[in-house]
Amino acid sequence: MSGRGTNVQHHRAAGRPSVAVLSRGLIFETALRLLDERGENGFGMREIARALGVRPSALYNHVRSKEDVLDGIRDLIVARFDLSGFGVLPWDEALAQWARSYMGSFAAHPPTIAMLAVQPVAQGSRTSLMYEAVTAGLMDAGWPADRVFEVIVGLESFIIGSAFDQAAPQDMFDPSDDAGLSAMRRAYDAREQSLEGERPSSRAFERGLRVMLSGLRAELAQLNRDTDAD
Amino acid sequence: MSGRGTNVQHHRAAGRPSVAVLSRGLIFETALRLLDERGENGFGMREIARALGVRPSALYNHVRSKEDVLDGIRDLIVARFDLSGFGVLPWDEALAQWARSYMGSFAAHPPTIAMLAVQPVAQGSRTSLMYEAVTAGLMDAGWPADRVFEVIVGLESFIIGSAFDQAAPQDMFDPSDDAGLSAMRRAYDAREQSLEGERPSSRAFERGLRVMLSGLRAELAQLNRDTDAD
DNA sequence: ACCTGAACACCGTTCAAGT
DNA sequence: ACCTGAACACCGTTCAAGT
Repeated sequence: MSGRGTNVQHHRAAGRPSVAVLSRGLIFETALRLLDERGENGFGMREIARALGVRPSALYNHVRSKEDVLDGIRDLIVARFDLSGFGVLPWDEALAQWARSYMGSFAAHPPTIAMLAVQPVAQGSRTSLMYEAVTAGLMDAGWPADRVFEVIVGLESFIIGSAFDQAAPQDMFDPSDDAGLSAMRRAYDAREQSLEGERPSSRAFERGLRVMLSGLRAELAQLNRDTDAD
Repeated sequence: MSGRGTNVQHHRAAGRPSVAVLSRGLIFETALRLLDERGENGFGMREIARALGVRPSALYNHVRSKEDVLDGIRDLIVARFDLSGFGVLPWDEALAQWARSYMGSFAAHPPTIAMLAVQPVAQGSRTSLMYEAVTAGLMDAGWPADRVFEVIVGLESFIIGSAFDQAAPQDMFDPSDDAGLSAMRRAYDAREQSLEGERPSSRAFERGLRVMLSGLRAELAQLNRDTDAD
């Protein structure tokens, strides 16, 4: 009961411990785990500290603020994005891989989406390196420099919105017993029958992704024709 | 200084006032205004109360919680969505009108997007009536009942993601002085030149919308061909 | 340098007391 | 029914004191 397990704390005396108990990495990983387990509420500096067997104020020796912690969490998630296709596969396949891993990584941590989608990208973060890789990949594939961000932003909007949708309550469209919602009732029942256990939101994502990529292919081809004509 | 203006409070005596000072509508409108003016922080029950010349606890005679206030705010925003095209214009034009007004209404109140995108739709809200109108419009136009939600969800994902993007800091992609981000530097400068004052995010939205709608038109045409063939 | 302990300035919400 | 006033149970963050 009073062993030396990593998570056993009891009363540690005040004053600097012989070996540091905390680190930025440890704080970020603990914070992400708590966010997943307990959701956006029940996640806070005090909870992180408790999970680490430490007083809240100890965290501030390693992080500047709660926002700093959120930046760290985002980098943990962004680290899982699949950038391996750029420069290897055709640009549209590389983009599709990136999009799927992007959406999936956020959807795997539902409470993070809303918190991180609004947060500006921190200087020198892994997130900025991710954008650099995607930008370079598209430009190498022939996308004009003044259009790349437009392409990324458009696709990213869809990705983030889709991650939201994945995180939303599954019965978002359930008209339940509201008699005024007859069209929704019909659509809800029809979808129920045709789904056969498939997740409706992943269907919508794959279809939207297909549509956007084919639109982008057509646009790039058009841009190349215009350039050749000059 | 101590006149009878609507916002002058001084010390109102405790006890029920002769005419009610508050109402749900008044609370929602004040809350939305504060959210716009001061952002997500600096928005709270205490601030709403102060703006209304009332003590925080007085609000709880009209609303159940802060979440209840957020539901009310969402309905104020959803009320501005343009549903007028459904049943009048061709379905794709009606959908485009809806999409633009949806995106614009949220983008006009940046701090609300993250807060409202994750919140489940309250029963009997204006929001559920909005979905009913869109669902009915698409089914009347020939979309099969088991596909309508898919179409709505896909487009809505893009809309919400775009609203986020509009709300994001304008220089999201600014590589500033990071020497490692050379591709972003090139893309950033090139875009700067070609923009001529236009907002980059609205460009990306219009292009994405065009792409998604043309994809949907193609799909509906295909569905109709399949049906005819049977 | 890195922890504890106490404090500060906040929150949302409840509830008795007043009219 | 609908307000005030006081209180409760929380937050994130700061900072002196300790090793």
